[in-house]
Amino acid sequence: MGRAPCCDKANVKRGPWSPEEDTALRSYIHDHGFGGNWIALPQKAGLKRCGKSCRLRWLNYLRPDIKHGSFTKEEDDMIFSLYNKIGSRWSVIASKLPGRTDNDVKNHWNTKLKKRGMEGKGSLSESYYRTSTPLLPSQPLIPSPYVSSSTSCVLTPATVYQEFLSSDESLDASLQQEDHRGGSEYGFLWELDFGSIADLLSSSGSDGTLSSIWTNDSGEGKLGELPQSVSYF
DNA sequence: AATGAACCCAACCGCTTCTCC
DNA sequence: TGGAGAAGCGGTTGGGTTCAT
Repeated sequence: MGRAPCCDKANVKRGPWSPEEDTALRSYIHDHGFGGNWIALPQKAGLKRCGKSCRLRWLNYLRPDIKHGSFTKEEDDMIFSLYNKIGSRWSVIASKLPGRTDNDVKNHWNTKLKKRGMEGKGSLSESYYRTSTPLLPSQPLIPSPYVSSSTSCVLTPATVYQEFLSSDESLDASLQQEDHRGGSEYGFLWELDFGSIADLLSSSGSDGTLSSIWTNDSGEGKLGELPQSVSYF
């Protein structure tokens, strides 16, 4: 017994969208929004399409903020770097690339970047990604350089963030955090306040690496205690 | 010019997650 | 709290286009 289909396939049109259908969908959403219900939209908009198909067409092609055209080197670098960190989380990766959709990024990876990576012709090596700063915010919310309040040591959120990126434990830790919080966003660690991590590193008398504060004496993670209100992306 | 291979990307499929009652 | 339906997501497919021979 399979899942019930989302629509009556015998009565919906499939395949490429015509300009008339695009116009109908675009004008309906412009006038009414999608109303929180994609399933009901086709009928209201006079379209013989499945709601899922309408949603996909709008999100991947018709949205006014979609960026069409080829990917820039900076975008490629970003995709490579994020893929190395989180794998094929296309929606997460796409969210870091304004105007790009998950489908866009996925297609671009499968047709170009993956091949380059397998051939070792990626624009940058993995080691480069671990020492470069492609993911750092252009305008950090925390003043940089960040001066620890407890020591004279100067640690910037950027340097802490680099330590985070180069830590083999980063993904394991994010999963632990995910379990602890019951959240669904694998990448929420990116919203950690790296300035506070820098402060923790300085005040803990650690050796200055992220792994040194990853767990405390009782084996519990300390990172969860830190503020997580700062979004860097 | 013809044709087969390779490439590209829009669209579909079906599973998972979320939301609401 | 559990179930149903909707939305979100990633993998895959199919057809159009471009390239090579």
